[in-house]
Amino acid sequence: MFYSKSFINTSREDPKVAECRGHKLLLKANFLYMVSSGIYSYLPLGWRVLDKINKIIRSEMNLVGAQELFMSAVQPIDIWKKTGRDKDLEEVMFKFKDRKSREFCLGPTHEEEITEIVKRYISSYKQLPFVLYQIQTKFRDEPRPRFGLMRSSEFIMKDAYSFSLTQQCLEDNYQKMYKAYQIIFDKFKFNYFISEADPGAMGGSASHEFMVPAEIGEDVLYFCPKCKKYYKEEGKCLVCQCETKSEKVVEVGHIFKLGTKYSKAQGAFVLDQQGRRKPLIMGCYGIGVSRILSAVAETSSDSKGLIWPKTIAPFDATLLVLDKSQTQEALSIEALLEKECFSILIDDRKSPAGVKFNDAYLIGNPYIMIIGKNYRESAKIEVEKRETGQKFEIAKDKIKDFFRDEYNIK
RNA sequence: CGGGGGGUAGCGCAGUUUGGCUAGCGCACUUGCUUUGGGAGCAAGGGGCCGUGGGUUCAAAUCCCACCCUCCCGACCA
Repeated sequence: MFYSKSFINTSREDPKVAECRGHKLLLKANFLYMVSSGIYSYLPLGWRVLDKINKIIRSEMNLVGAQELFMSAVQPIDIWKKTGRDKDLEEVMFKFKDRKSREFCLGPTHEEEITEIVKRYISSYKQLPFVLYQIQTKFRDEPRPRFGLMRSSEFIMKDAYSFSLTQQCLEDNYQKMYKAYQIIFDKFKFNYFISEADPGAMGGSASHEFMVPAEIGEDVLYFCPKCKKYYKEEGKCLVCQCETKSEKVVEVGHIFKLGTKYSKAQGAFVLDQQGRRKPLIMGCYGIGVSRILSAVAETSSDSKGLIWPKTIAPFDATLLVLDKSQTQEALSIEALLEKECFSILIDDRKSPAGVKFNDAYLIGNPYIMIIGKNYRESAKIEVEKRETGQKFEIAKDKIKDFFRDEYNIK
């Protein structure tokens, strides 16, 4: 991809509308466009990151046997009346009427709708268990949207729902999801931890939150610096009796054992082996997809710009062409690497070198390659690792191996 | 919803206190020449309903009233 032909429009100045670090960088580096407070469009760079996040989530969900579907964003209020959550979520629902005066909302979440779908088709224990999931936009009219994508009125979420006959089967699904979540969050390369949480208005018996420490976190937990354990209440560490320190955290995932709250309220029953009518036992499992984008931006940057982990970077490398006569050479290097599935942003713009370096750092692809004067003399590509600043000189015919090594591809 | 900042060119800002004549600066943009490995130089250009609506005045970006948008703190946060 040529930078000169791309829709990447970085800004030299810090954006005025942003205060926190990650939000500033995402706007400045042109990953996001702010439509309104708490409402954002994803520009090509941001969308590439989101796409990679989604692919990681999809692949792990599919591995544990969850099936993807895609529900409507527009939902009739009637289904919310069945569970009484039309009242619980009244404040945050975007509501409207259609031409026939029927009331609708833009879905703030999808428990009610998935339950409606499932009950229509499921009537026997033989059809259980299963897990359905989607990656979709949710709408919540937040009293105060904040920190860019961190708390926004329109955001992307992966929500999965499990349906089973027995409590034991719910436990099994819950454990599977719990493990899948660990694998997923490991891939995003941030320091997360898992905390037992209050199910709140979601209902159910238990839940776990996946938390990432960050300055702009809206929750506070207490952690022991020695044992690295987190507690909900301020108090001495239960293991070593040290004083705990408060830490702000961001919730990026939350899994719930819902039980039968929705199935009973909405009439989602099946017959068991004995022909008895049983409510479906449900679990739900959420990941804040767009929130992950901002959580990574917030926690992974330096004074020069963003630093994306390899797994979700918009491109694997930015290739700076500092000598115009080498553009063909750049294309040939890109071709070599694309054959190995590495994506390259070739900065072929006529701008001064400084502009290119600064944009490469700002955008934060994991590697910066340079071909210019030195390349003509030595036939070696300079490679800088964004995260560590380490520099390498790699011959063109070795560049493929260099990347395969760096990405641990055998 | 309470408190506090702010809204002037695509972006970032000055000007508002003390009203005044064609509303400025930097970046970006267009054209030409030069430069070419770390946010280039010279020259010539284009781009504004000064957030919106009322009011005061000979005259309003500037004063008064109302509203809207936005950022931060708080309340709220399935």
